[in-house]
Amino acid sequence: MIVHVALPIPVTKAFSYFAPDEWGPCIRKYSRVAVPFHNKTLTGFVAGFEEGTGPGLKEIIEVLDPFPLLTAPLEDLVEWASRYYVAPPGVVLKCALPLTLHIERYLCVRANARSLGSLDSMPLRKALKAAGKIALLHHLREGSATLFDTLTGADFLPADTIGGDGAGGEKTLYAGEISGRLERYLQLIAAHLEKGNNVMMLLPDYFSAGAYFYRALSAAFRDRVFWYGSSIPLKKRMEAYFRARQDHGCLILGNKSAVFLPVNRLSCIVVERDEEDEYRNEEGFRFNPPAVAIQRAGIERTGLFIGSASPSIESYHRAREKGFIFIDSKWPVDRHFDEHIHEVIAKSYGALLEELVATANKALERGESVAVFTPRKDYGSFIQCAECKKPFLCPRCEGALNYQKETGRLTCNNCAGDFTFKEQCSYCGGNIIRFGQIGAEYIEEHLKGALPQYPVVRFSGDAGKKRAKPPLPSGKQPYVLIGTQPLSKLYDVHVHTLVLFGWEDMRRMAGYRSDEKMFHVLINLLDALTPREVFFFMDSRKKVDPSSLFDMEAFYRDELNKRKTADFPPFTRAFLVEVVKKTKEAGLPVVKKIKDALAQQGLFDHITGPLVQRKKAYRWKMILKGNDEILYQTLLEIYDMPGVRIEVDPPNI
DNA sequence: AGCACGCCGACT
DNA sequence: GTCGGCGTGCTC
Repeated sequence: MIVHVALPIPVTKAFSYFAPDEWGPCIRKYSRVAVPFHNKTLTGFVAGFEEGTGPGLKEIIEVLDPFPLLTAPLEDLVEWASRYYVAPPGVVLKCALPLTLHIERYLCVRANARSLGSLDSMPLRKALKAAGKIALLHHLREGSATLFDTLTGADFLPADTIGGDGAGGEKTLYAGEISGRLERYLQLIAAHLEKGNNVMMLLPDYFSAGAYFYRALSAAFRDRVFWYGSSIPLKKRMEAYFRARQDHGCLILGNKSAVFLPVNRLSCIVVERDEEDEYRNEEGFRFNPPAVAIQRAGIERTGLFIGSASPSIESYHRAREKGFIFIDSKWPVDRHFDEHIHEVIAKSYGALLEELVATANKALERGESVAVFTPRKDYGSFIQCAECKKPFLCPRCEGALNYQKETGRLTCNNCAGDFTFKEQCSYCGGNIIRFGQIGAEYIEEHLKGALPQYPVVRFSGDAGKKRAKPPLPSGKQPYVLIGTQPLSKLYDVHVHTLVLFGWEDMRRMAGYRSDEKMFHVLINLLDALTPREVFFFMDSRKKVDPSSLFDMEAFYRDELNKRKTADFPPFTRAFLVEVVKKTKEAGLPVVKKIKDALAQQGLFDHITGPLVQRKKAYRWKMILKGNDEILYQTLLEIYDMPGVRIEVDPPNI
């Protein structure tokens, strides 16, 4: 027989192989198979099969999963995701059926017929050899033998026998503060677990918000909470896998690939902070787990509960359009933040820093702690010689450089270049260096110098991913905490005064979503740190009125109106097409090919982005907008062109 | 994605 | 005269 195999490589077509006819019963849709490719072995997924022999086809080496691993609704979900995210099925399946999961290693045979007594409790691998693959499979199908896993001891159910009751469920969007969210999650999850159902919950990260929720949920549902994710050891992950698949009354937590887990008796999916960019899967298959979860809840007809202090525009829009129960706790209004907003406007960083010291000092003297948010984590960028005014540019690509004082490195945003910083201008030799943009490191240094009697702590999540908490002083001693966006996840940290420094710069950092991002950052900082007073420190030339962000209802309404008028998501889909080539000559034909392919479909007008040129690696960015039905075939064609990357729903354009 | 093949610069 | 850079193309 001929088997079509979807391989986990960025090529849209499937590859065909030959398999002996007697393997027929083992070959199921999306079974993992080992196949020769180039001169090595690759694991792919069965996409289809047919009778016959093809000339020159190589032979499949082995069928790794003789039983289906995906439930029918999950197959639909994978196919939806493959199309929606313009990714080959093999690439999606690699994420849904990780090759590191050696399920068979944890499976043993349970003999239900006396004649098979010799196989009882035998590891699956051994039993396959002892009884023969085809014979054992026959027993498994007849029920004279079953499988169980050694981690939970429960029966290993074939994927096509597991699933929810499809009873449907409420879809809820809850906009509320952390304590309200946690309370609702606890109630909701308890109700589902009591019925013997399983609940899946997505969290935006593992170490920060994830750890906070894991603690709270584990305390409430002892021994019933399991993490599934790449951050935990394989054996624990496997246990979560088997619990999800065959146990009941379990809460399965995860943040990315967990959305594709087969879950028996799944009755509700919970998504915390759906708007977080951290949900974006970076490696290989780029997808947004909350979006997939929403689709899954629809396909499997489970309940869906999205909770956030500031839901994404997409969720808000969807909730309104698709008849979600929408609960707005109106918490920013209840807390009367608008009575405690202070604007501090100045023409230079020097003046703002002086004001910052005074503001912090006032709070500290009263015994109150201060948090300073800034959008940049480094020491500074837009580096310039004070004498000759020449900027420090990346020697490789002439892009703008960022200076990290801690490591003494200059890094380039464009080409990811990394250089040693010298406090000397390469043109005139001057050694007075200015920074056009300052970040958390700079502010930390300045405050440490100006407020030596108080602890000043800097926290930017990526400094050490495993460190979920900043090293704050214990006891009642007031402190200053400086950081970037990870500050908004410190649900255990509370300050009296929140200062947003250089906050208005976020407006230029995220394209059409910049206002939304500012909104999310502000709202989540208020939610986590519960400040009593909020200061907006802004450059007088770039000041942004923050008051509109406190009226959430008005914010969503206005933002959606703007998006509708400008024809942006969620009203139109957006695709970012990037062409990266070493030389300009190599890139231009590809760009032309893309333009031609679009023009043929009458889609030329969808190119809205300018062509951006870089020195070392040449890079072209095109933003395509439109209905994916019209674009899809063209996008597939573009996908297979060398040096092209497509990103669906790009968050930063 | 990998990996092989192929064409231009600094070396014993 | 070769070694090795990466740029291009192919993989059932």
